[in-house]
Amino acid sequence: MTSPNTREAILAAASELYADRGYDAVSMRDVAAAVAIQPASLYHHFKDKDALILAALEHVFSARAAPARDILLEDRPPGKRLDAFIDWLVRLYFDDAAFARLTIRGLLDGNDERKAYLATTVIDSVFAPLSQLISELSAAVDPGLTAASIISLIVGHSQVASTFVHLPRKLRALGEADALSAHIKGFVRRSLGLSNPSEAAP
Amino acid sequence: MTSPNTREAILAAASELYADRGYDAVSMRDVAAAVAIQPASLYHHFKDKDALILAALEHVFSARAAPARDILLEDRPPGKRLDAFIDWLVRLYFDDAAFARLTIRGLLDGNDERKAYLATTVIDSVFAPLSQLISELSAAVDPGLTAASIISLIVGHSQVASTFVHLPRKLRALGEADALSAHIKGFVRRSLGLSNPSEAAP
DNA sequence: GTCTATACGCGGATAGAC
DNA sequence: GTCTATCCGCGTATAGAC
Repeated sequence: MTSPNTREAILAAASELYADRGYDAVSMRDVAAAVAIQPASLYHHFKDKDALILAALEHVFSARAAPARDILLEDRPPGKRLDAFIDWLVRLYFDDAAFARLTIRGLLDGNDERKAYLATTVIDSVFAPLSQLISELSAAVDPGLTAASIISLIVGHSQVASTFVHLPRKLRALGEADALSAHIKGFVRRSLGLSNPSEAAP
Repeated sequence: MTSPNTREAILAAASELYADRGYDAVSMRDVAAAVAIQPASLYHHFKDKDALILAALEHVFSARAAPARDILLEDRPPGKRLDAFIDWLVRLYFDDAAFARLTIRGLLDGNDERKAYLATTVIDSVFAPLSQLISELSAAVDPGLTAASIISLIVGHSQVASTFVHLPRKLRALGEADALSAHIKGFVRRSLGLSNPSEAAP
């Protein structure tokens, strides 16, 4: 029962729609239309709208953690790995607007159970190696809090950017992943006491 | 026309409801019920739902901008002002969960027109003095980008906190405004090249 | 597994009396 | 300015044929 192909297609379409417009604003009719099936058919694959939302969330998040982990654990100097991680995360939030929005919706709309599940499975698999990396780079800072700050900084930037670009100032870097990434790397490095990109790697 | 009291009551009730449940999930009937008037009466005060949302957003945001501005422009050394601003903003996002959610919803659900309006009116009134302050503190960084980073950092923290507290680590500071504030002040100060809180003020 | 048809309530919005 | 009454479309969900 439940053809895998249709199910996958539904999840792909639903993720994108939800990310774009939010859970409430996307009707089952919308999802069905995007997959070119009848609304009633959705209910063959998912019990109700809530089940579809949860499945869509899981579908998206599980794909992202592995690459991040790889970067953090690579066989390179810690300074390089930190840079690479920041580059990767900025790019992810920059290029994949759907993912960025889903992240926030998860933080905003997710109930505690959902958050706890995400934290212990997906997030910690990135958070733990990042904390470890920071402790290798500086003994003067709290690795956990600093890891949280780095992620917060990037996630925060990805959100405020859409509003800040309207400010009556030229903050062009906010609209270019590479420029923003360079700025954030500098910001974080200085905070860790690593003055410039090339000298930092022991 | 339009009794100011009723209008205010509507805005107060609507802000809270929107923050809690999102724009889509809150019906005009819900708002009306919260104010104990009939749904139709809302349309005497606001043209349609969209106008109500915008007015509610403005209502909340403009009330917060003035104190922030005051802190940034006080007659104190720049280092002290920066610390005070961070303290204040962390507290705001920490204590006022409704405001925190409304911020995110504004970033997430707001259409471009809404964002541009908020950016040029409310946000810039805080952003401009903050940039100015940073340029006084350090000639080595881009004031605009750094201002954006400081705000992003705090906004980001306020959001991820609800998920990060579920991590299998002791990040107690994420749950205490003062501790988080201290960490962020240190993070930012180091990034600006101001080593410790007391020496920084010229 | 996907379709057609349909029940049924909710939500935005307006008309017009008071 | 607030009310009652009402229009009408949209959204979730189910029944049952193919």
